[in-house]
Amino acid sequence: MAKQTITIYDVAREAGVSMATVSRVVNGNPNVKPVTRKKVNEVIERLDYHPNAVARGLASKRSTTIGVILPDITQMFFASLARGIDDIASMYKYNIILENSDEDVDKKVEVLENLQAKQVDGIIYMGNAVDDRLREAFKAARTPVVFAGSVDDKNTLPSVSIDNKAAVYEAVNKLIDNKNKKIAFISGPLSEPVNGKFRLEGYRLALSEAKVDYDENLVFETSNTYEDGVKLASEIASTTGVTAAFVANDSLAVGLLNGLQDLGVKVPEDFEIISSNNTSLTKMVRPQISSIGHPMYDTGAVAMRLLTKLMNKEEVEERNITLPFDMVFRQSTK
Amino acid sequence: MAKQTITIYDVAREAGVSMATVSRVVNGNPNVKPVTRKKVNEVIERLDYHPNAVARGLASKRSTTIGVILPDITQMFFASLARGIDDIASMYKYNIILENSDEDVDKKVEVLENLQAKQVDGIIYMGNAVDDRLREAFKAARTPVVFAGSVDDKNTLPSVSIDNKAAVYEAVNKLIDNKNKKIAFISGPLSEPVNGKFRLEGYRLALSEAKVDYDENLVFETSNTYEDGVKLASEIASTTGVTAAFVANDSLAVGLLNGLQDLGVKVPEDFEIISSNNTSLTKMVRPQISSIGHPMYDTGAVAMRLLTKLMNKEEVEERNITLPFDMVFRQSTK
DNA sequence: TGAAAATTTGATAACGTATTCATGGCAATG
DNA sequence: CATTGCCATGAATACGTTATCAAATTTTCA
Repeated sequence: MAKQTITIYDVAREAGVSMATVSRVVNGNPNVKPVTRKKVNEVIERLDYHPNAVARGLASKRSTTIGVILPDITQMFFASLARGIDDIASMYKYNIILENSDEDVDKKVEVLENLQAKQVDGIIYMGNAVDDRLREAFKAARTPVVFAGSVDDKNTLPSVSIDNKAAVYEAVNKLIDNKNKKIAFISGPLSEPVNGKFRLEGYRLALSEAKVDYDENLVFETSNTYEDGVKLASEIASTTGVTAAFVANDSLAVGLLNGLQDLGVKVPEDFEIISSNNTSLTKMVRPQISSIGHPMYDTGAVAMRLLTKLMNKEEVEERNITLPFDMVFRQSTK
Repeated sequence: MAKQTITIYDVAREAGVSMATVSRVVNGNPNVKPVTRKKVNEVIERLDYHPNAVARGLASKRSTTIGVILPDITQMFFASLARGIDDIASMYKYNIILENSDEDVDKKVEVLENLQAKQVDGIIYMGNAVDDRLREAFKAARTPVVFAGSVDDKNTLPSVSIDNKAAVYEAVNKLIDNKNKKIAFISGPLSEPVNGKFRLEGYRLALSEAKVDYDENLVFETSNTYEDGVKLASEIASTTGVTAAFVANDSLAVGLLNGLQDLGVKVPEDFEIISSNNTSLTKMVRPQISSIGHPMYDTGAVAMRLLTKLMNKEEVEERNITLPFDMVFRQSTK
């Protein structure tokens, strides 16, 4: 009963054909007479033959596996993207190798080499900071790479994301419309282009259009965690005149919200908040948080679809895809 | 400049040794003279040689890849487990292929076959319902399988989890101590052993020890979503006499909490809640929710460690590992 | 110093598939 | 009926490694 691995060769023998023919049947090659195809398929069924994907990969140089590099799968934003990726990937019969990078450059490069060794057919990269070393490694890679949820600010690589500048611009405009004079910008590391470049640009644009001077004391750089949001609350509360904030991450926003409320600040009466991403968190807290609706699942799905095209060497009309976002207003804004 | 793949053969030629020796160096085989090792390593460095993992897998029949099957990566519970798994996996140089099963039996079986074809060295299974067909497939698999976060109720497969019965027993005891007479049991599908068997047993044990009759009208079966928690609130509120609930999932508990509060029910004054898992959600809502502290990350990590042992055919003292849990009391209980 | 033992090394055969190229058969064509 | 051309098939090889076993080299020790 020792499960002897049965190979294409066994099938060939049983069916009285050559292994080449079996291979053709398995791969759906049309050049095989219906009769033989049927015969081979019966044997395959009877022997319960399953092609060995590793041998296949070696022979064909394609692994039907793609690599997904992300900072941390426990962050809802990335998990949602990953889910979108996986659904489309399995639709196209690809598997996903997941790698948590913790936004650590050395780890990213290591992980990338690892993925290459495993002969992945393509890579989806999520994360914000793109170090030059990594960018070079991506370019040198024999395999296509797609950015999901962020763009390479040098814009040299395919990507799928929303227009973060426009989104923040809208959000801040809303806060301006609500008569807020001093509006804080709160985000993770400004070294990450999505924060330090795109979002901040949207923020500044909205301010300047409203003839409000940009004040860098209103820009708060922190991490994306709930805890840091809570901590930040007292600092925000003691900054005179600030009555609203754009917060670049939902967890962070929830932390700030709770922290402020614990200090007796009333939201939205005394302070308005708009966050980014519109994860389920925004609906779970009270007051519910207004947020930029980021199509997370779709971003992953579209990125994966784009990757299939690139892997297939199809012509692609646009390598940098911008998905629409929407604004979801809830109780944290007036 | 066309990146010609360089093989072990190139290295051998350059270094003036046989490919066997190069292979030995690469794999850290001690039977190679330090001088040759040095020479080979220099060539490897110079040519920037990277072993092809696929060819390696074919020759050695080991892929240094493991499969992870889980219901849905966007659920925090599973994401946390996955993170623990991945960290230990990469510590042992394994990669992870992720598969979302959506708790669909057909999909699970398909996914399992897929993983086998890819020659994974081991599998970690998360999820609650274990269908007979799947169990048989697991047993027939040539590769070890470890359950993480749940146990096969037939107890035939290795697993890592907490003692859910004891945990719920403690939770319900707390509610009993707080003078609650009618305590609801709210969970996802009772067909899943973790709910219908272990947790329910803990609930019933606590009740019977307190000489409280078991009332099946107090057992609510739903899904694990926030939305269903909200919906359930009115039903709970209209069930006369119920003043507390054990809720098997944090999202569900948050939904219930918000739903009840929207109906004017005061928590914990009028109604007490203890949830399970103690994910970050429990701290983000107000009042914060008391919860069973489930060591999610550790469960994943330990499961992966156990799997490495099994893959390595090491002797394992205990195939069914029970991790300790703790009770975290917050404002949703008196 | 010489033989035996231990250590290093190399040649070669798997691993299980895809692919190329040659060939045989058969239908269509004149 | 002979010829052309196409379709279906098979033989052989490549993919890049690991693993086995024998050969070569070095070390040990009497």
